[in-house]
Amino acid sequence: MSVKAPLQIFSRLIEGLPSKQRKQLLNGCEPVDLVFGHVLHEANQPIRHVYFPLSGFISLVTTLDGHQPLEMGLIGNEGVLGATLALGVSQAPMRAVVQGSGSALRISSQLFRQQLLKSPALLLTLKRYLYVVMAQLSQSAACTHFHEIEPRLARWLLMTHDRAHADHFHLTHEFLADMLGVRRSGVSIAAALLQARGLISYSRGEINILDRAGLELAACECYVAMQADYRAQF
Amino acid sequence: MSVKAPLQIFSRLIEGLPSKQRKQLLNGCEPVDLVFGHVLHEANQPIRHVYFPLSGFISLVTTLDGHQPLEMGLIGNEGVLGATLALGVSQAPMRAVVQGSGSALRISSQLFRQQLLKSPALLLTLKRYLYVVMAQLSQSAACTHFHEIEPRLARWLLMTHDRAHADHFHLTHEFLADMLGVRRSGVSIAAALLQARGLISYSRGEINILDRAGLELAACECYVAMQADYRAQF
DNA sequence: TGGCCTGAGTGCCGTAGCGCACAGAGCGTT
DNA sequence: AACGCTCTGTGCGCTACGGCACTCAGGCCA
Repeated sequence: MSVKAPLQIFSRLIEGLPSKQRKQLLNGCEPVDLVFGHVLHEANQPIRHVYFPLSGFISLVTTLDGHQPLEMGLIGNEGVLGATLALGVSQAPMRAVVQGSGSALRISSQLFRQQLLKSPALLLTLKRYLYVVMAQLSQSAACTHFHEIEPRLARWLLMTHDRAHADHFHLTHEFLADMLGVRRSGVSIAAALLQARGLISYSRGEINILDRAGLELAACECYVAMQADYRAQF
Repeated sequence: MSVKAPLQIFSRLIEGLPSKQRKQLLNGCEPVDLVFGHVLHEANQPIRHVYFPLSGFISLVTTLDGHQPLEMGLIGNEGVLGATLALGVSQAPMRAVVQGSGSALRISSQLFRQQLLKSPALLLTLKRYLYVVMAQLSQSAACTHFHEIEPRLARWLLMTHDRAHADHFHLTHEFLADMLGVRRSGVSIAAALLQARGLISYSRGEINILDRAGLELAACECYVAMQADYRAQF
């Protein structure tokens, strides 16, 4: 087996900064592992660290009384967890759970606030990202309400695929059901349909993306819309 | 009939500013009528004016392909339309429609941006308000997904009641159905139940709130949660 | 008085998705 | 080899809600 260069992993938001401000920010950061299931922020609780995912991804979920949690957003290396600090609010609006193991850079809220004051480019980036998150929140709310399980599942797999940087990842139906806010068996049925069409394959929680283009056709238009929201800003 | 002092009408966000900054802001503002049905912002289009509702209220809606619009938020004199300018983004994330006639103060985007630079208190207020909007977006997304029509209708009537500053307002079932993202007859049934319980009365689009406390009991907990989100910031 | 429009009540049928429960399959452990 | 756990397939009854269509009532205008 040949020796390969390590996979180029980075945070898109950080890469976009001018080098001086980027270095300053990176000085305050430390690498951490994102471990599946870890809760990084709790809703309405103080934010201790800001996370820039590199290879893992984080899910923003809202919980309502006796219901299962419902996913409102997904953060990978294209985003950042804790952007609300740029609003001067040090509370988290939603629970944040690691949903795909990997790594991230993290920085304490305090240091991050200082960086925001020092780095206008960072502040601008954060503000734009917040706008994207808002747009995505509303899109995903409407999607959750109107669209059916199968296209939503397809969209969700695509979003995960984008952030996992791999064609294969671990996800049980049970877990997917929570993310989509539906019944587990509903996911089983939708997933079976996608598999029958040759778009994905899965077994015991191991999911493979077989036909990405096909998945995009199977997904609702929300996937494209949310991508456009992001691209309009970055 | 005795001569009465005019109803004290104001914008809570503006009132909260230090008097100097408030005056500066008001200098740039002009009073306008909010006319039912007028579209003030179109999704993904440039924001021309920022609106501080005084007596009317504005609805933020998302539209998805062939579906009816779905309401994501409601702005009355406790808020402002166009807060995303504080993020440096001059696009509107959603369509904004006048949903209760009344009046507002409005200011051009350009002047508003200048005020944001000059008035740190204004900027802070806007940022906090943005945080509240984000929190409410996620809450209302989960509510729309999990809760049933009747409690959602009750919540919606309460929110409108708060912003209308009156026990009576004009709203057809058809219109309510759009806001809630459900069928018109679904609203008819839910409304009939609320009326039967003596909480409201309505006839040909004229709705009266009869028992506010009772409505609060009939509403889902999202009403209280969203109020708490606001109060935590203001 | 009659026509007309809008708003609301009602019914019928179709269906997506829920809650639940059970069965089978793959895989690790002892 | 046997057990048990986790993950998935499947079925059943139920309900909320969608789509549709028809009716009726109140108010406006001619």
